[in-house]
Amino acid sequence: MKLVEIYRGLCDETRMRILRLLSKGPLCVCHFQTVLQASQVAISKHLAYLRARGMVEVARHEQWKIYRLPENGPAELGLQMRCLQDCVQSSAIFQQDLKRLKAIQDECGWVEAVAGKRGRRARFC
Amino acid sequence: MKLVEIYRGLCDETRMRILRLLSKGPLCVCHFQTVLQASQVAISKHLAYLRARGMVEVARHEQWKIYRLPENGPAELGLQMRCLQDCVQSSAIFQQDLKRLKAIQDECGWVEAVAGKRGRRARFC
DNA sequence: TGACAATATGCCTCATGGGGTATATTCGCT
DNA sequence: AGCGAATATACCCCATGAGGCATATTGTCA
Repeated sequence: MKLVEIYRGLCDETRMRILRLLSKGPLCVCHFQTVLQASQVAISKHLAYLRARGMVEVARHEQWKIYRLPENGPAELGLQMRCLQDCVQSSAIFQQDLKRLKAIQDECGWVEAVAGKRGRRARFC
Repeated sequence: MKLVEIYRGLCDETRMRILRLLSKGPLCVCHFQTVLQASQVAISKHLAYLRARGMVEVARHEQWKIYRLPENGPAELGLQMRCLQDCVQSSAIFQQDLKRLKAIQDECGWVEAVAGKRGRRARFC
């Protein structure tokens, strides 16, 4: 993966937010739809873009596709992800993303507790 | 300056090389032409792009325009420039850029010594 | 003043990519 | 087998930007 490709991955705000969220941990497509408030198509295309360039990996888990940063990605990607985190600490939009993510993850825990493993959950938890 | 703008500045290889060279110190347009082996127009346009977004500053010095990173740029730009440096240490193309830069700077010193301040130099030294 | 050097810009063409709508695919459940 | 949910993709339109050629601008020097 060339460095300039990493920057191209980061030079769209939606992708930047996706990558930033992923560096906190794996997520499924529906997480992004809710947190970023973007259409399914938009999210899916951005993930396809990143996937085609090796900037994210995908795995199926039950009915969802789970995306994450590559396990053994190049060093530059790790450096850039850390730098991204440093840069967005004070950014309002990213704070809000984290807040929304936490909200749906809490909700997940609640549904899990009530419905148990057999219940149908709204999303991957 | 928004973070995503910084990434857009970096997502072209020529601009990435320009910014990387500038984080070593100020340079004039003709330096870039020689070091990056790109056309005058291409260099000039990339510099205009960066200038319009506050990622470089320009000043006249004798017959040349000297470009540099902004004196009091935002913290994110500084962080990104440091990360860029970390990422390109091992990159062949950047090594070569540095080698070419050193070569013309040495040549500068030589011309300076022979021609003195009154002589016409090939470029800003 | 006139020529030249250094740099910038206008116009053109082409490629990339972002978003939308519609549709395909894949999986789980009944 | 058939339906619905989650996700992907094809096709469209439009904006951005990269590079080339020609030309403009600005400063220097004879």
